[in-house]
Amino acid sequence: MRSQPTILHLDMDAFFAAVEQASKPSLRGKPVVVGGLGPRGVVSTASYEARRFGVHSAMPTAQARRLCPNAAYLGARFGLYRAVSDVVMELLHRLSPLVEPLSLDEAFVDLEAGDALAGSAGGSEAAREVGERLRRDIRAATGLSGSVGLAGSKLLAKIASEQAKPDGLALIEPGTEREMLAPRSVRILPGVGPATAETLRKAGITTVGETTEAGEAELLRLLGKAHGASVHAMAYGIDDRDVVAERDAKSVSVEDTYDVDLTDRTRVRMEVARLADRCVTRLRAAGRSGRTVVIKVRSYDFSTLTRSETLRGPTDDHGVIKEAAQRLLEGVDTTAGVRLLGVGVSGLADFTQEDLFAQARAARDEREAAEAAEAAEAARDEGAGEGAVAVPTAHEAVVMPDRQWTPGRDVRHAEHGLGWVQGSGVGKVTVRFEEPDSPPGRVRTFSVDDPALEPAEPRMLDAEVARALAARAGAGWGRAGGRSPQEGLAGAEAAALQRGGGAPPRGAGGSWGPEGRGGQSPAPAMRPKSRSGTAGASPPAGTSSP
DNA sequence: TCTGGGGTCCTAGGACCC
DNA sequence: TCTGGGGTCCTAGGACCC
Repeated sequence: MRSQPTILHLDMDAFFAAVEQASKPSLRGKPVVVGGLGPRGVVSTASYEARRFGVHSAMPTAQARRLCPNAAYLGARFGLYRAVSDVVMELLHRLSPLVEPLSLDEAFVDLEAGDALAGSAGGSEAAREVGERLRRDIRAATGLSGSVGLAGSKLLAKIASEQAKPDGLALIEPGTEREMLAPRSVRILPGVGPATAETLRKAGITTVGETTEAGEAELLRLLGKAHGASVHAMAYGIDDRDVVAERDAKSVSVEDTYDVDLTDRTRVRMEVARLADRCVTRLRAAGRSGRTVVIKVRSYDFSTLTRSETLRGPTDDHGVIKEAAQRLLEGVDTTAGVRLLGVGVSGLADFTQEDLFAQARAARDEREAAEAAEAAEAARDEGAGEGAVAVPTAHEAVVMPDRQWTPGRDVRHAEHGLGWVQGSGVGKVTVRFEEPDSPPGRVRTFSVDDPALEPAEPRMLDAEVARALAARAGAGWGRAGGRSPQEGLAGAEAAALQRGGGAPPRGAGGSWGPEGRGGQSPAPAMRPKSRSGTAGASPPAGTSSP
């Protein structure tokens, strides 16, 4: 708790949707929904125009389509969002070295640790000026709006930015938090979700004020030790958590929901193997290894179970982790059908256990790769009958150009130039030909296998931003930020953001648009470690009652 | 046309050890 | 061979967040 509002929380407004609008002139001012486009997709972000129709995050996309049939429904392009996020985070670092990213579009900044307030007494007006200048800088650099909250703690800064949305700034004057919080719903407290709110409601508690009146003993009884204590502290506006810059990821996981429930055991085994591979690839890209392997199985009825196994030591070996995942699967009955499978690794370490069998391992890896390819072939042949989507083998993925015309994707036509996929179906793909700083463009329709049409790298925003992104990529800024080469692609992406810039080769690891089965994204490149935390969600620790 | 994907933290019981 | 008891590890599940 500080006596001056020197903790800043930035939350970008409808981030994914706003990036899409910035890159697609015809969508500005229109309802845009970014999310999963398959039959089981959910909404990631809805633009404010779409929210007016009742569309919101986590809503099934099918439901969103009913509420707002005229919105543009686009697949997520995480590579692009990450590139834009990097620009925003860089602006935050100019305020202070102490920046704690919570996600691509959200971060805390400790202004006391930087010199943004230097020369001022660090009072409210100075903090407000810093916040407003930041918002202007973000708009200038990205064309996007962000909301800023300023307060003497993370808790209040986050509540303030929520209050400020959209496109605003709010400052909670230290000393006024209790009266500000008292009449509000308990749901504004981070960590109080539907379940906690319901428990409290049954006890007659719906506002923050009623929470303080209930007393700590009652809250501990209702919510348990840790949660009860944290809710009690937060209700008084007490939060002593520091802004923490670097956080190592504690687990890595990968999961897929299938458009159609899987019943065939062979297919289930094959999917688990694929997921294990993807998981390990990301683990290795992050330079980590792990000890505990966990699989996740969600059944047709949405019931979910996990099974885990802890190895003798940490590993980043594809074969070892795949075998563990397969072993765990053998103990799970999947005959009724599964809608989701996942594989994860936790107990992460920065090193790999040295072992004497590296060669044997490598040989086995190769053998298994061959087996997996074979299994994939078999499953494809088999899956064709049940309406399953073909799974490309690794070989095909490299050799064949990606010709999946997911809505939102950038494309290039030999004759008509640059545009993006507006929709596709029945052998046709509709493209709108426009660029971030062109006027809204025209729509044309082609055959999906029109040789003149090809995927293109994402484009966004004006030339100045593109230059900034490219320059930084060239200077290796991303790497300094903790990004390993494998995590890469920000550089290639940024370069491609330059208008007229040549498209970089589409190589392994490219992740610039949703693709693959069911409109899901490919395994996204690893985020920098500092991006992996959700510290904002954790309740304040070590607090005491007033 | 029900319900993504990537995470974090907490709880609780049993095993095991001293 | 009648119960202690604390600490740590492992496993499974659940709430929550973006």
